[in-house]
Amino acid sequence: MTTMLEVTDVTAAGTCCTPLVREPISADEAEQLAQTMKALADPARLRLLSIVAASENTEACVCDLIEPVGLSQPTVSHHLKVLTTAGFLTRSKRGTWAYFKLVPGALDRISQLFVGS
Amino acid sequence: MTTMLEVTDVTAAGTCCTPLVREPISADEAEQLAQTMKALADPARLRLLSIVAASENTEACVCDLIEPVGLSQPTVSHHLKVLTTAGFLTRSKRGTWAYFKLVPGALDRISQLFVGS
DNA sequence: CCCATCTATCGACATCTGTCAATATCGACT
DNA sequence: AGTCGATATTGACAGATGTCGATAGATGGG
Repeated sequence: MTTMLEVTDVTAAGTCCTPLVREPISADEAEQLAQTMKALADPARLRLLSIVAASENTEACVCDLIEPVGLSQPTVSHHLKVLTTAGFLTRSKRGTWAYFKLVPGALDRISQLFVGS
Repeated sequence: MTTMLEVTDVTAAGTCCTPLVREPISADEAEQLAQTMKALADPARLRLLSIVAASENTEACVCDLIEPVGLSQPTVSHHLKVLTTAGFLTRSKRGTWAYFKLVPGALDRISQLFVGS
């Protein structure tokens, strides 16, 4: 069985360079941006993102993320997937370990959206 | 009957001046920030915020917000309350009309949190 | 004083979401 | 091949969330 992978990447059209304080955003833009913001609207994901961002080379192994956030391994895996799908992290496997790395500029793009108020 | 009003204002401690890319944020900080982000993680609320921000004096009447977002009046009222509780809007009543105004700097504070990546 | 209008609250409902236990998958090493 | 360790997927479940209709509260006008 195949399922559609909902791609709501932070780099998608509409989520960049359209400060929402200038003019009303469209329904589609709002839908896309909301999807991106949902990825950031969870305490576990914010902590994971923060830990990865503060790590060496802004990269961390899953094995190093489970204990700090105090959640089960499947749950951490789930959150990392959400952050990756949203375009904030990339995944690379080295050996049996999976490393998640911050996507350069991804958070900066979010930052740009809210400037000017 | 009285109910506790959950105050998760954007100006609360921890949500300001603590870039989450520098060092891992605490569980409490993550919880507070997530609560704030949840307010922005909805297409209807993003549109409402956008419309208000783009209006004269960054202020708009509820009656002018219902039609653009295409939702029922109670739903719009609900979303405006969420945005107000989160510290993004303020409410002032003039006559029978309720005006919601953008809180200066509220979105900028969010913007600051994600700079540096 | 009654009515019309604008807004907020309540109650109900379907859907989404975060979480975990169990299990599957994948890779490395004997 | 077999085993072990790391990670992903599945299934299930409780709780949160978005939505609306009905209703209540407030405000101004006849």
